[in-house]
Amino acid sequence: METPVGKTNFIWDFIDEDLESGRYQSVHTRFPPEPNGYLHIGHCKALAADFLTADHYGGLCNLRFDDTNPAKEENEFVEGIMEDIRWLGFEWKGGLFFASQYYQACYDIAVDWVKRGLAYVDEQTPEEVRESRGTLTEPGKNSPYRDRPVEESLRLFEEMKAGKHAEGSMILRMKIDMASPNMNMRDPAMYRILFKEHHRTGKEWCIYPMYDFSHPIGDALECVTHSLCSLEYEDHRVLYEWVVEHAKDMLPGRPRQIEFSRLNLTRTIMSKRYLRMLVEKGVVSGWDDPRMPTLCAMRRRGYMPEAIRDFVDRIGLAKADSEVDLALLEHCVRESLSETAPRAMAVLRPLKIVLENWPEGEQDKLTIENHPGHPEMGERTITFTRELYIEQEDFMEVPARKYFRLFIGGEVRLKSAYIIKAERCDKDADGNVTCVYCTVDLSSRNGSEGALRKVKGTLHWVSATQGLPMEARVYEPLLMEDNEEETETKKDFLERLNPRSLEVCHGYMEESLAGAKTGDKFQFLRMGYFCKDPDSTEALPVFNHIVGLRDTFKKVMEGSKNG
RNA sequence: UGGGGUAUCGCCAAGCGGUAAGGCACGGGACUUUGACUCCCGCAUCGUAGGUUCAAAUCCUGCUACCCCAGCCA
Repeated sequence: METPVGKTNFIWDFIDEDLESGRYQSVHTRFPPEPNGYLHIGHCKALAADFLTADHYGGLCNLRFDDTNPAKEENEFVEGIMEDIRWLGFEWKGGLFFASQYYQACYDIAVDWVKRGLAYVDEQTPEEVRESRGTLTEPGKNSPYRDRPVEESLRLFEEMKAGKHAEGSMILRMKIDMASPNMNMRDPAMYRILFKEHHRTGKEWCIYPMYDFSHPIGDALECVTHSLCSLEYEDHRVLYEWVVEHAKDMLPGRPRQIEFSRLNLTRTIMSKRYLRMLVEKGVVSGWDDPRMPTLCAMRRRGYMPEAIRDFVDRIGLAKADSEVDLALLEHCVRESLSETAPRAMAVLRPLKIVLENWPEGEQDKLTIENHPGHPEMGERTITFTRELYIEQEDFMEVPARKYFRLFIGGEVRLKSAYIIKAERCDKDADGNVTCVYCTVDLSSRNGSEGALRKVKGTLHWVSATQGLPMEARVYEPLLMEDNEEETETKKDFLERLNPRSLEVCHGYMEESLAGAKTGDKFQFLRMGYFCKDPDSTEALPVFNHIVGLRDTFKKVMEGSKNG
């Protein structure tokens, strides 16, 4: 468990004050997702805020599904969300709850309010409600039903519950202040009629409470002390307090809402609405498509929960709107992978090499350590043969400036093997190199005296005869192309998706990888980190790209092009 | 003069009157059987204009910019 020793945040400052002043004796939080989609990386900030705050104070955190809108919610999502939270390593020690458990409690409070004149049934049409709400700068107007007799509202509300009225024909509203400068206080809706089957309560109810009414009640019923939420609820806070205050006789707790800024990542879509669109339009294979910013996708791609936790820990918790650089997330993933992932050789975009002075059919078994920094991770043997594959980008017929790799007349070391020199190459009609003929320095075998001399480049390789075919799926870690203009339409959104977000490479891997298991992670030298995917429909091993290495080579190449 | 918020390095973010932490990114160097990793070094006077003070990013005043709110969504 992370112990944010020496690290604090403004929320904990508030809580410290609350504890000192005696407003609360202990701390209880809750994580309240709506089960209308899978969790994405953005949710991790709230997850950490809720669960780690409880831990920090020795308190508990509840998991409560905010399922008050049966039109959008499904059981699939509640299962998925729980799996993702467990995977991240958080435990809802405070218990598992559903807002739908409180439907009766909410109803009882609503009836009480009607009786006390704090709520009324409004029969205006949705359009009339909107019009009478006023605008940001003009006050709203009272509904003609606002001062109807209590008995009438009570009767109508009971009839609503009994299913005697059509959807949209009436709602129950709080009676607060239609002239409030805060739009949320202009008689907010408490209940609407919805003849939808709820994923948990079925057809038991046909009226459903609104967030502003149900959420504070859920918090208070669970004796949550600190209800942490994102900035957009800031001006709902007075309403939250109004609800708690006016229902206090029926509620055991007095929660306090505190807001913080949500997580945005550069070039990453965080809106469930858009993510859902990608899934429904078949742009991606599902919520766990490795290109998605969802937790299940990151899990499948090979991200580790510790890396994500580390990331969330580093971004901090504050109130300023922010957009965190994706590079930080990738750094965290890379950092934990570099310690634990064994190194391995695989060639993603193969180019054949023939060693003309290596005897046909002769094999040399070479020993390679699994991790240069961790000898305890052991070693393995790899077969060296006359024909090999190297990466296409590791050969240039004519070298660019500062090119450290193979070119005609140049020497290069093959990792843990021999030093070779390129003599000539074959090209196809389009001028693409198809095969490079080389000579080996037979005296340069790894570990021998002759291997000690310096050569400027070292390349990874796979035996053409002993290596195994594999498929590497190289995912761009992002879903959006950079775009200066803020295009906001849905079609524009789909067009802005990175078209090169997925490249399927048919390559070769060293023979020792034959035993790799689903979820195993490796650093393919110079190519980045990869994870064995469960999906192997073609009987070919599939490796998902997790994250690339920092690649200063690209900058060198760009620099040499430009001058 | 609608209300509610936020402004500290390219991106996050500490700081809470005593003279600007840290991370990512970036630049330079060392090392290197993969231009990675690792290791050194460098990198801000705090949105703006005034004021208070011996002393202000921190207090006060006025500006400016950006975000959120007009769902019978959450």
